[in-house]
Amino acid sequence: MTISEENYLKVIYHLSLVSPKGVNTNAIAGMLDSKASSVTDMLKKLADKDLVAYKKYQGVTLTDNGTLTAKMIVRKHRLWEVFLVEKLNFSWDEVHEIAEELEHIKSEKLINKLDAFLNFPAFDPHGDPIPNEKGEIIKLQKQLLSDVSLNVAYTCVGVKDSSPEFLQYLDKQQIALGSTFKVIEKESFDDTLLVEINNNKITISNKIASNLYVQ
Amino acid sequence: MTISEENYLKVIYHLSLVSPKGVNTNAIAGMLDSKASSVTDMLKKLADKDLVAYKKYQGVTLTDNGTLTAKMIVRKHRLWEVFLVEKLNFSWDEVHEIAEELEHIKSEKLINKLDAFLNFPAFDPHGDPIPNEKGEIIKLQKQLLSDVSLNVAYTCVGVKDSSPEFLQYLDKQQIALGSTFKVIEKESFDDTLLVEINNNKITISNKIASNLYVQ
DNA sequence: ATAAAATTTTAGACAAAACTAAAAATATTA
DNA sequence: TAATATTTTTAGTTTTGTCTAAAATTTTAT
Repeated sequence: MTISEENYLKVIYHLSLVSPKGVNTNAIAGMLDSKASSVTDMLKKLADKDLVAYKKYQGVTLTDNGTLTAKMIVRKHRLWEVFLVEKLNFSWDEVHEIAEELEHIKSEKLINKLDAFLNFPAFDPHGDPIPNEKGEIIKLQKQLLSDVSLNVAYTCVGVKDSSPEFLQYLDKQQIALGSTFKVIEKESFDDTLLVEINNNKITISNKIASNLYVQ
Repeated sequence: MTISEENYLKVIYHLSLVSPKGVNTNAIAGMLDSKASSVTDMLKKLADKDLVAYKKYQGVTLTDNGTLTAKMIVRKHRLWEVFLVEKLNFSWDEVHEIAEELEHIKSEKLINKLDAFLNFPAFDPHGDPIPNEKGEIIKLQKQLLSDVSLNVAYTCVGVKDSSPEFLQYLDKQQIALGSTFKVIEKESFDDTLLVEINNNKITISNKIASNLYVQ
C-alpha cells in the first residue's frame, strides 16, 4: 500500500460519509488537488486490489476491506493529533498537517502502543471520534450551533471545519471544546447569532455557527 | 527533498565516518540494497543540489550543506528511537525499523518539541550520540571490548552492530548498556574472552566482543 | 426530446527512481 | 607495462503516479 493509495482511500472514506451512494471522480480530485484523469487511473488500481467498488461513470464506494483500511488511516491520523497536542504541546491548529505525514507510518504495533500511551482517547483535538483497533467508532449525537434552539445551554464538542484559519479565529474568541453556549437571539435577516459564552455576549456569523458542533 | 534522497544522504554520512576521503558507489549500493547504476544517477542529482561533491569515478563526499542535512536525519532517527523505547516501551531491537520511517517526517518544530519532551537525550537506545539542533555531536572516548586490557573494569556504552539478531543475543546474555565487564582471560587461539559480568563468568566470542563498545 | 453543458474516461506523454546490459575508466597482478 | 579484473558510468527500459487533450458518457435545460 503506497502513500498515494492511502490518501485516496482516506478521501473516499470522508466523502462517503456525505455521499454514501457513490463518490464522484471530480470530488476526489478536488480534495486531493489533482485531476479527474489521475483519479480514474487510481480507482482502477484500487478496484484491482478490491479496496473499492468501481463502475465507469458511476462513482465509487469502498469495499469492506477498503473501509477498514481507511478507518485505520483515520485512526492513526487522530491518535497522532492527540499525541501532538497532549504530549508535545502543539496547538490544535498546527497538528493536522503533521498528522498527514505521521498517518502513513506502517507499524500496527506502534499505533496500538501509542493508543495505550495516550490512554485510549475517544476523540481527537477537534472533537472527531477515533476508531478503535477494530475500526469501531463512537458516534456522538451532535448538532450545529446554527441549528440550535434559543436559550438552551449547549457544550461545544467539535468543529466541522478544522482549517488553521477557523481554529485561530476560535482561539481569538476564546471558544474551545468544552465551552458552554446559550443562543440569546437570532437575527432573521442574516442568521447572525447573539451568543452567551463564559458570561460574555458575542455575535457569531452564520458561517461560524454552522461550523461548530454542540451538544 | 524526497525520502530516497534523504536515505542516500544518510548512508553517505555513515560511510563517510569510515571513509572520509570519499565514499564508493558500490558501498552506497550495498547499504541501500540497490545497484551501482542507480547510485550514479542519484549522485548526479544530489551534486546538482549542492549536497554532495561528486567527480566521476572518484567517489563522493558530503558538502557542508549535505552534512548538516544528513545529521538532522540521524537526529530524527535517534530521537524517535528514544521515544519508542522510553515512552512506548518498545525493546531496543524493535525500534530501528520504525525509526527508518519516522526519520522522514518533515517538521522541524516537531523534532525540537520531541527533543524537549524526551529531556534532550544525548544518546539513543543503542548508545549512539544524538546530534543537537545545530548538528553538534558528543563524541565519547570508547573502545571495543575485543581491544580492552585484562582485569580492568569497563562499562558497556554502546553496540557497533545494532541488528535485531545481535541485540536479542545480548538480551539473552543479560548484557545491556550500563553492564559492567572485566575481562579475566583471553584465549590466544581464537580470541574468545572469559568475562565477568554482574558477578557471572561467561565466555564471549571475538565476533561478539568486537561489536560491543565499552568505557 | 434533443441540444448544450458538465463529467468522466481514454490515449499518450512525462518525471522520479529504480533496473539491465554494455561501455568506459580505474585498479590489480603477472 | 600489458593483460585482466573490478568498479563505475552510460544508454535504454520499467513502474508509479501524475498530467493534457481529446473522446465518450451522463446530466441539465430549453
